[in-house]
Amino acid sequence: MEYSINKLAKLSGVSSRTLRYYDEIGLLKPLRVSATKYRLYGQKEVDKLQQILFYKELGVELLGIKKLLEEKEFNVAGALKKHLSSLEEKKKQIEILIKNVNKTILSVEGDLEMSNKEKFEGFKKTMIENNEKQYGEEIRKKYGDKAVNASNKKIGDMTEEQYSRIEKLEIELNAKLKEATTIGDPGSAIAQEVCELHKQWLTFYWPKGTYTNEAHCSIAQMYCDDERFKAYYENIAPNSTEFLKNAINIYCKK
Amino acid sequence: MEYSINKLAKLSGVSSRTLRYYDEIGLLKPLRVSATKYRLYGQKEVDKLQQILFYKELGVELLGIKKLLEEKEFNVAGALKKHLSSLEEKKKQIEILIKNVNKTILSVEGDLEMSNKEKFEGFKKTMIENNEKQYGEEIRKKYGDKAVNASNKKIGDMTEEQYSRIEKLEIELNAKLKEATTIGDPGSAIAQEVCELHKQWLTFYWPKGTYTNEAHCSIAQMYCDDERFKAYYENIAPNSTEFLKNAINIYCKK
DNA sequence: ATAAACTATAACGTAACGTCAATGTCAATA
DNA sequence: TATTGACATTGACGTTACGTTATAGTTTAT
Repeated sequence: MEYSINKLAKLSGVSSRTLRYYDEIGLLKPLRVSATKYRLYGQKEVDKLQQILFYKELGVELLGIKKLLEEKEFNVAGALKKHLSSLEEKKKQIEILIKNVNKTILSVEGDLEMSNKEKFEGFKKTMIENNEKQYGEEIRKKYGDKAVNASNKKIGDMTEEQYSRIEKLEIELNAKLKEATTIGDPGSAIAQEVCELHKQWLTFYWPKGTYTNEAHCSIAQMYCDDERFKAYYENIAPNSTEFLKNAINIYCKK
Repeated sequence: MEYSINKLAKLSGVSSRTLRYYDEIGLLKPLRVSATKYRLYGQKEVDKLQQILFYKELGVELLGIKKLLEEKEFNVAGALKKHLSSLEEKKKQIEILIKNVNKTILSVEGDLEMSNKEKFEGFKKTMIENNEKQYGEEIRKKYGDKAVNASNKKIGDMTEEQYSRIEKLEIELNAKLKEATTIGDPGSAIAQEVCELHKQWLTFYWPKGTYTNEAHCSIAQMYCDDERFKAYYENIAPNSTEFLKNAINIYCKK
């Protein structure tokens, strides 16, 4: 029995376009083509299509399916296991998204100055990335992987309450930084108060026991070097990045 | 402060291509463009980009983000909830995939005539779909949603052991159907035995108490009418679809 | 003035088809 | 037999969110 393209399509539940595409990419060639270029499929092709659809249902990509079917003994189980772990990865990702969307819904419904919160979220992300990128290696060496992961987790898992506490801290910090910057003396009482607040803010994010004067100074330097942080602080007051660095240098040497 | 495209890109961590694309689709337009066509972004744009990236992290599509930001009050929470349920749908899908891939790995490692099993899997799917499409409405009316869902669930949740039992049943059924078809008398003892096996096979898939002689007859008719089923039976023996229908008609009227 | 660095538009590529459009073929009917 | 309707073909664009060249104009630094 030979099947025309539409017969096979109906039989298998896919479209004829799909069959043409599978032909095109060499995944499923017809048994033969007529003199008038019509595709004709046989029983073997029907069976192969079944296999293809089976793997497709498992979420394997067409290229992967092709390999699975071509290389008869090329470790099907191994390939499926790799596929499995990529599925599990995706699942984790989605779970994280679900968690975050849920949080966001809560905060939207609470309607609490969403946009401020969002900015903070964005900045928080920058923090995590930066914390990791700039200090990750260093800290990992000193304190091991656990500390770094704990820190990142800590940031990611912050509760709403903690958000608002740190948000308040940040608002105060920013307001005073602005004031201190306009006054202009990095050694002034208010500038040093800013440094104290900044220390609190930092220690909130960092793993226990990792705060040192040197780390504080180098963070301040980093603020000046990294455009993302700079953009954040320049937004508070012009030149406040530089000013903060100077103040912190004084603060840490006292 | 105005930002060039690359400044903004570095500041926000996306590529300049991305910013051009966002401009193109109207998601984020620059504050102004210079006489020489250079894009220039202001603080407002920086903030908006933050928002965009925030939603993007939540897995919202760009078009969705656009709507969220454009329609200031167009029910952000509602949109996010819709997004949430689509995420949860995806998660369920992936969980199903994971389950099936796991099963498949088991059976591949057990190396038990995989291809037969696969064919069955494919056919099983056809069963579910068809059961639903052809009889779903009817059965739902008679027995309510619960029965249908229970039936589908039953099929989806079959254990390995159950698979092998039904596989054996099916092999016997097919072998006898082939024999009976070549003999040719739908009233013969072997043909009627085939009907009995077929009934067992059917009742395995159908919800308790739904089997009737009429349903059995109409299933047989459906086999003749539906190309997918026909292809399956014709593969066993030519004309066996028709033969089976005739035999079942006799069987049910005895 | 010239090179280096930056910016612009345009166009193709990605995965797996859906959806036309223009054209050719087959079986059955008037 | 000519026509009609169903079915087939290739070709090409659209989908998502950009990455990646390629080519050409602009700004900045030396």
